[in-house]
Amino acid sequence: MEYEKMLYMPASEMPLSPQLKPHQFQAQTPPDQYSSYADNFDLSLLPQESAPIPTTVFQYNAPQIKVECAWDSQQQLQQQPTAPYTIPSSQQHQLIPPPAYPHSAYPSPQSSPLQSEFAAYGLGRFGGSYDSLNSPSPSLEAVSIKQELHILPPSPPESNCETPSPRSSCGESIKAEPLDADIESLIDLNSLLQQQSLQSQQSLQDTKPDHQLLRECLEDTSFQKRHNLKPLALESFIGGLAAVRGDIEPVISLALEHAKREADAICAELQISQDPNGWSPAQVHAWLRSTLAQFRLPPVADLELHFCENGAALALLSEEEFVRRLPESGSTLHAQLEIWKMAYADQPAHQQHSQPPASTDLWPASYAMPNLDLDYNEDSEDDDDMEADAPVAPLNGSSTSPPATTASNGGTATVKRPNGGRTGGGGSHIHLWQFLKELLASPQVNGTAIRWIDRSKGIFKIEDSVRVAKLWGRRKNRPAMNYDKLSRSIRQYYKKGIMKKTERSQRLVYQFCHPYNQ
DNA sequence: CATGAGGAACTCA
DNA sequence: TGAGTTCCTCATG
Repeated sequence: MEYEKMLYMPASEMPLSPQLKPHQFQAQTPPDQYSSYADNFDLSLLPQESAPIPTTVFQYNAPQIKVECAWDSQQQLQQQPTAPYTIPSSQQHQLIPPPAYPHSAYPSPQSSPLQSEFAAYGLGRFGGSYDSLNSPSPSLEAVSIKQELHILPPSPPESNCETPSPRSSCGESIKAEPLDADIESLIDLNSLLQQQSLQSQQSLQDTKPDHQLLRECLEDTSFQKRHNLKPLALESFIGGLAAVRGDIEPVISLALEHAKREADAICAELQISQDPNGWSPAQVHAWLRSTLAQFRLPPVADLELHFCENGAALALLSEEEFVRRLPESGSTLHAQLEIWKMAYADQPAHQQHSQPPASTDLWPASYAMPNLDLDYNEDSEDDDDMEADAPVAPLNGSSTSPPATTASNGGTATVKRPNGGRTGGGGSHIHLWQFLKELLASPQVNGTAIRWIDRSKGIFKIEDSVRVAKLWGRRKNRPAMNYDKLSRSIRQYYKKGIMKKTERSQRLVYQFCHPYNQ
């Protein structure tokens, strides 16, 4: 994994702590590049000094404990009698490589100049949220977080894609995260963190703090190896101990809040909707130019020739298509568009606007503190949770162009939009085939759940039927959705000529019919 | 037995 | 009314 962890950085090198005062912040960042962004840092968002986040604990030399202790306590806490993941005794005191994680391959925008510089500071992926707070290109890392928060973790092994069991409650029994097995020798910070958490816990106890992406980042030990730094008992302050799980929230909140404000500003400046689906071609061009400038990418003179789509059609384009058109900046633009799509989709319907924002506060609280539906590991309560706190933004399909599309211009969808506004009208009306394409369009996020087999032929495979079904159910606010029902809907598409089984019928493999395969 | 296919009734916007 | 959703039976490997 390419991401390095600020967790292992000496406190003196920690680039950001919510405890930092503005002058501290500036003093610890390259002044010429980042100090100018400090003005954009909303200090009101910072946690109070009495409730610091875990990043500050590096200053303490807490006694080390053996990994078995934390692991045991973790197991107890998780109360997973069937948890299959154990640390071989031979590895318990060794540096264990971080687990392979399907989301490790993130789009290239992370290599934008500023972010690369941050990487040099040892921030890496986690630092992205920091980056997002302080650079003019704020959101790329935020979207990594955002996307991670937005999706469900992979189904447990039992939901094996090869053996989906639509009618069973497959995937609803065993929940254990292999990530947890990779924690090495630890520093017991529990007593310290318990103090901290007493306050933050109060305000964050209603959130769902699973943040698997951040957990993964924080648990990566490669950085420690390289710099011979003391590791931390990550599990002691993220994820594992319920008492302190909320401590990471302020970091995410900061990152997302900043991204929100950035997007607000852009919407206001460009007079465009927060919903990319509502953009006219001219607005698309304005947004593209703005984003290119934002990321200090080379301007594209004939942008109109490269992108003649409106926002809805733009949202349907794959990253590959972006890169094909703009090799240098396509990936960044696509990733940034994903941010906008997800951010807008995450808004409650009543807060979604097709028109340019009238104020700078149109982004909902759910964006700053997303409605984390990361309780996949607690499936016994999953449905309840979904009903309780995921009534979620009936998500407006971000690429929910109606089927009235034609692919007459070399694969570029021209979308018939009677009102020129958002598709779906109601904000939650997304077709299943659109949703599937949406998942397929983000392989770095959903690649473990669904992937293209043959993109040109529109053949794809549902790798994790349980997960896809859950995602679909969440999108449609149908907690009882399962693959049996989802596949029934897919089969309805056979008659409609939207999808078909492949010539050589394979399980969980479907094919989009033309022109739905774009 | 798991999965796919499809009929039929139903909900919902 | 269209697009699923839910429940069901039956076929297949």
